[in-house]
Amino acid sequence: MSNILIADDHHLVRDTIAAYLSSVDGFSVQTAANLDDALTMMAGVDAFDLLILDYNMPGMDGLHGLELARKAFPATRVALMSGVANREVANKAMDQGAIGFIPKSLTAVSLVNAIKFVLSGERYFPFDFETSGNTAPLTGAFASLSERELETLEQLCIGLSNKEIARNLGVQEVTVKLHVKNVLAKLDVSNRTQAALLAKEKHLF
Amino acid sequence: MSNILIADDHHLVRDTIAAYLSSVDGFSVQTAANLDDALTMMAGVDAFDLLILDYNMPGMDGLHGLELARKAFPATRVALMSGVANREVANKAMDQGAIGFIPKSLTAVSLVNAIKFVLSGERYFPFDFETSGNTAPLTGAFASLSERELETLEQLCIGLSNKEIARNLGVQEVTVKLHVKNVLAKLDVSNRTQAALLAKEKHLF
DNA sequence: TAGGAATCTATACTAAAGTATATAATGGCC
DNA sequence: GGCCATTATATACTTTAGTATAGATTCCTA
Repeated sequence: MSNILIADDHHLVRDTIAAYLSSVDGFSVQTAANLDDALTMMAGVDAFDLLILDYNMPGMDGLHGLELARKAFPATRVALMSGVANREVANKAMDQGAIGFIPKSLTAVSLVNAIKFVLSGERYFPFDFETSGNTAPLTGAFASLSERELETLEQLCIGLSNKEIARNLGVQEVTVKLHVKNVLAKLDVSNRTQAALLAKEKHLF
Repeated sequence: MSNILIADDHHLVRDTIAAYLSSVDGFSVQTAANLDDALTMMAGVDAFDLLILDYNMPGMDGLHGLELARKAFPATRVALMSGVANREVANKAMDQGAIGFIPKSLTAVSLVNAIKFVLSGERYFPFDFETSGNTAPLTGAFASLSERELETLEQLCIGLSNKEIARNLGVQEVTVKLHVKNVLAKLDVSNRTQAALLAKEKHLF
């Protein structure tokens, strides 16, 4: 029997999910309405195998709530659930040790599959998350880059020098410097390292 | 009972994987040594629930083999398996309709979990694929960094200049240059951008 | 056809990054 | 006490990065 604790401030959401999961063989489900309640329940007599935290919930404070839960109960698997979080948040959650990220766009069946997968010790991340929830606001900056500027940025993301980039693109070093300068201006960053980190963060290359 | 067909040209690999999977309750496993044999077997009397194709195998021709298999048997789930393919290839495979991508770096237990996940109708993709393959040998390099060098690297990962880092750490710019030089040497990279990208790739900060 | 953009190159410069060597204080270790 | 790693600073230098301005080409579009 797997003990699961679902924390979500929306009554309807947590009740319906809990009811559905309870109908699955081998799942025992409890719920909490905020992070504090969840942590209190975790500290109680029940040993939970999985804690599912809603990203937008009182006490969460973005990913800080995840960090709190992780530190308070390092041995318990914690998954983040959200209907609005973008890929950046989801990735950071995984980096911070979340065992899984559950978009609310999942079907009920897929949710159960994901939970079973996680309970078997694997880490779950929806592979097509990037395509579904596009990062509209920031893609704009990258969209303004020209063909050549994008190619230059790609080389920056490998940490190459202007000289090396010039060789790879078959142009003079001055030209590369021009492209780099334009890239920095368009992305509103102050040096090549920041440009590379930003592009990587947005998973462009 | 789930019927699985494993196609891999390495005798040892396919035999050991097949043997291990056969020991799992509910799995029936057959093997093939190349794409042609696999497709022939698919066309036979057995109905397979899952076809696992090795990326480097006679007849595969990169992702063309996957396309062939998908077109020949649209109803059968096809997963790609590889020990060398990079993330780009893996993503393209998923785009072409593969139900999963299986890196050979998976543990046997994780492989079974992944297969069960896939057989339940989900798509499997190792979320930490980019980093999972080469973490071990390089963690050592980071371990050799001193306290101050680590702090310096952390600042590099935000894209700060030496001057800014000096201010943040409360030291002179020359000192920062010293630390940066040592970091570059210890990580065996040639500039600060590469150092930042490497650290980020290993999820250090 | 005129204008705009994207591309490439050139010259020239300032600022920052990276290397090298030397000196010095601290604290742990044998 | 002597050894060693770490941290810190100074001076001096070369290389790379980044900015600025100007001129030229191509291609596409109003």
